[in-house]
Amino acid sequence: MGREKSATAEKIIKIASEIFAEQGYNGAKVDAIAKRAKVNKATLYYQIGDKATLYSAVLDRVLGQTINDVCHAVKGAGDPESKIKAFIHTLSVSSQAANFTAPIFLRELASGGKTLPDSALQHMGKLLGALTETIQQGIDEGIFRKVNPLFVHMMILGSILLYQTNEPIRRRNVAKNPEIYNPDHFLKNEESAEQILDLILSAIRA
Amino acid sequence: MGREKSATAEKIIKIASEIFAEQGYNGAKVDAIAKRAKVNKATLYYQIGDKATLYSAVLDRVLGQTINDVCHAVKGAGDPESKIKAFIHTLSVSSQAANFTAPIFLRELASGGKTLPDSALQHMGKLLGALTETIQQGIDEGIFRKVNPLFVHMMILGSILLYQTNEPIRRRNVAKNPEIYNPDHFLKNEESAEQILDLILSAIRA
DNA sequence: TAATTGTTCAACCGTTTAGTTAAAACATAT
DNA sequence: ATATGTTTTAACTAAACGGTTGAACAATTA
Repeated sequence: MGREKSATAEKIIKIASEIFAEQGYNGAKVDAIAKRAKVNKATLYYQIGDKATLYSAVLDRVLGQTINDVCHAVKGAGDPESKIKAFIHTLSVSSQAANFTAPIFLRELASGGKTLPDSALQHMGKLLGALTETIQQGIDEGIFRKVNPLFVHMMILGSILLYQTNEPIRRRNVAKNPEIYNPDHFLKNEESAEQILDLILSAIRA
Repeated sequence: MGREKSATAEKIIKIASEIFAEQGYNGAKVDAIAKRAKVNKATLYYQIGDKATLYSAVLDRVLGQTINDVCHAVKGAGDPESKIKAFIHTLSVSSQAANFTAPIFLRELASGGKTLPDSALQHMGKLLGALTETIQQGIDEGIFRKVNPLFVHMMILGSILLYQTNEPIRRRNVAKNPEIYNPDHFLKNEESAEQILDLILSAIRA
């Protein structure tokens, strides 16, 4: 299945991730991607195929990487609380650092995942599975109360994605009326993950 | 400023909300909007103006309505816990019922709100303001612990928007492998709001 | 070295798109 | 009856877009 990709193809997919994240599928123009990747458009079609195929490759790369990071970190942690911490921290860091998970994810949700390839669906399933397992473990051990893992999942994912993607809007808001500036609204990655972790643990602890 | 709109203009904006929600700004075609609204394209341009203006009107309508609903419900409630309950329930119901807040909201976040008109920014500020006030009130009364209201806000908004927009993906997942079906993943509006409320209150109670 | 294969390029093609135009039909009120 | 505002029809434009072509270039093999 996964035949290895040439360096040119990798470069194109990386740049395409940026542009799809910024503009969405319909907003992203093939010419713009080729230009920013510094390859001829025909090269793009030679290496990848059509626009839809390129987008699938981007989804696979972006979602796959982030979710693998998270699942790996969760496996590496011991008790359920540490696993939750690993989940939140890794997701927060990995989805921000030089990759474009959040906007792509949100856009996919907005369109009902109509174009999500099955591989991406499996990735997402893995993510939910990892958290559900952890929470169930915590419930079994008596340290978490009985909660619906799906909603905890939505809460974690939602707050991380929204906090990240909301940043430019908060900045613009402050630029418009500086008197509302509040340092608590501009926490760094690690601090924001800490805030979310604190709220989530309080929400689910027995 | 807000000169009142003709019935035709209202109809166009309503249909446009649907299509922008389904397809995003770039995916939505002016011809398709005119067709579904059963008006001639020339009428659309006569009544509204260009595509960007139409989109602004949609944003104003969709965000404005939902957020007004929420703020109104919060004002009508008494103690902070009731206000939070009103916030969550109203947002959950209003953003789903025959209006298209969630996808439009998520897409705006995904693109960093580049095209958000100032009016929409103010709406969003109102929403955050209403919650922040409520939480501060609860903290002052000693029933909530000291939490960062912004993150509570992201958590509520995030879980509601994600749960809603995630539904088709969950359905598709279950269709692919029916053995994973779980009724807890397909709660009705009111029940899901209840789940979120429960988690949020546990997270912030003193 | 000559032939073969894989890769890149500039130019091009057909379609779709947002937006316009002008004339005519329809509606409403003066 | 006339004037004003609104909608339709249907054709049109100019630009942008996804995708293709054929030739040039580079790497590999014989």
